[in-house]
Amino acid sequence: MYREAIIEEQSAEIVVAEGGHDKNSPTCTNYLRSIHDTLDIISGKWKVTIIGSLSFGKKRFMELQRDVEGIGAKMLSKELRELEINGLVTRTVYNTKPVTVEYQITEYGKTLQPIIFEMSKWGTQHRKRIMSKD
Amino acid sequence: MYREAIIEEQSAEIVVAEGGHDKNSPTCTNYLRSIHDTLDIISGKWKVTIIGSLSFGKKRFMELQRDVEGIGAKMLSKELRELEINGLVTRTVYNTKPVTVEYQITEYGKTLQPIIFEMSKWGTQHRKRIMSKD
DNA sequence: TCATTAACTATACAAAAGGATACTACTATA
DNA sequence: TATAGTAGTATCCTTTTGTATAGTTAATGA
Repeated sequence: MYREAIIEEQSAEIVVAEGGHDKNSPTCTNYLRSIHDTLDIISGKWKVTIIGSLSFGKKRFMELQRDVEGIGAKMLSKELRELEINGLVTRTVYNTKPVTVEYQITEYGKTLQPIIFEMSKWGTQHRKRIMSKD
Repeated sequence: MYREAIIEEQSAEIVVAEGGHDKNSPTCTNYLRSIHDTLDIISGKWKVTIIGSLSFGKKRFMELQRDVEGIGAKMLSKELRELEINGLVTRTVYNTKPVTVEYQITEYGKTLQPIIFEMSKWGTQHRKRIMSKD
């Protein structure tokens, strides 16, 4: 059971350059470095979607493969391994026959949710825009 | 001249599954589809950083290459071309000698800023965490 | 005269990411 | 007995990404 995601207008405002003077300031450099650090962890075609899926509860390998449209078993297991190494998900093996493996998002993994939530919001709007265009 | 980015606590709260019942609900499916749509536009190693850089004001090719650490000219021009096609940046050529080319974020491109801002925030925290660990 | 800058493109190549298919071990079900 | 499901791995192949080097045009600076 889950509750619907609560969508509120975002209050964080990003105020950036209007003129062209301090474009290469330390602020800009730090901003970009932080983005780079984040991309090192979640870039690629699949990781964000996997974490997004696990935000709805723990899942097994096959459930994830069904959720993450288009991913193959090889990629899925590779991506999950990397997410585990970075402490974003946990992997639990139950010795049932056949084995059951459960993947779960960690508390640290949950700190990525604001990013993912913004991505989902943007994607929804983008789809509307594209649809109404042609 | 720019003003410092105003960082406020984010109020949007993401409430997702606690139990394990409706994990494959339409809500989850729609959420993941939207993420997928967004990734189609901004995934890869460079696009987010490029847009992040352009958020600080319009820039020329070489300025961007200096900003986006590690990118080569070929990749940069390829990525800029794709961003232009998707209506996220504009490219203006001035017939000075030698030519000047300016890249600027569009209004639509600016709608990506909340995502990028969250990424920057997370990257900053992540770096702190990694640093304090070892 | 020579080097340098700007904003690229062309070419060749290497490395990483991703995809398709087959296969494993084991059990349950038809 | 045959099939399907679970959670993958192994292998091979293609595509994408990235790197390095050279070349273009015209102007400026030493």
